[in-house]
Amino acid sequence: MFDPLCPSDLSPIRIGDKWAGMIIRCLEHGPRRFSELRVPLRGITAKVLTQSLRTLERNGLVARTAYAGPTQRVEYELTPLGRSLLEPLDAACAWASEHWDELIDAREAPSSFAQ
Amino acid sequence: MFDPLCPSDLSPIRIGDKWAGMIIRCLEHGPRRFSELRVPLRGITAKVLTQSLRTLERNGLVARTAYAGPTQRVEYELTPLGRSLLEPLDAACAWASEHWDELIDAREAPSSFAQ
DNA sequence: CTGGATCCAAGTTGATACTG
DNA sequence: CAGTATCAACTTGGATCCAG
Repeated sequence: MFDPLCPSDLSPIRIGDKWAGMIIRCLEHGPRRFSELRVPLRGITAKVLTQSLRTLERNGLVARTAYAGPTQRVEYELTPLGRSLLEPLDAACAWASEHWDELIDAREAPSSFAQ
Repeated sequence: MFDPLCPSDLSPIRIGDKWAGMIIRCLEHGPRRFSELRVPLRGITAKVLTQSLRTLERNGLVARTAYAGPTQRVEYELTPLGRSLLEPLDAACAWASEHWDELIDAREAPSSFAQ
């Protein structure tokens, strides 16, 4: 699912920390709960997800809303600023998929420094 | 000069490692020598510049040409692939300068977690 | 001039266990 | 459910010294 962004660090373009780009993608179509975010981001730990979300929040890209109730519930959603990031993010993804094969070729070619 | 890109890590958008984006900007208008690159990139050490350039070269974004002679001379220039990166890079810069104030505001505002 | 080698401080990521 | 605390591992960037 998140291959187009930072599959194996092939794309030189990065948004925030390791997971920030993917988190923003997850929030693209509306608010998501903490647990919902963990599903597509297989492998992320609670701590790291929290950390990434806190950074995004501090930078004004994501808003956090806690709902009191029998079971705790917290939702995250993109702020207008965060949503505006989708444009350059799309541009980055477009570039990556457009030059995908060139990137792979470059990696494969030892070109001048073998090994 | 390089304020628009990664001034004080304000922009969440990054190209490659810490210096890669700036190096690409330096090569935008033609080949540059190793020493020429060190001028605008105040503070970069030879090792780190070499390291960044090697990574860019390995990824097929930059080409290295060495000229034998009385004094050693090496030139770096963008490959077509590297040049194509200028588009998303411009998009990123445009976004950053457009939302500059919002980014600063977000940082300044303690909003919910003071201190 | 253009780096390579070495060492090191600092930041990042993650595994694991625990909490209101 | 939504985190926090702690510790370990890895990665980065840089300082310094040295070399073709």
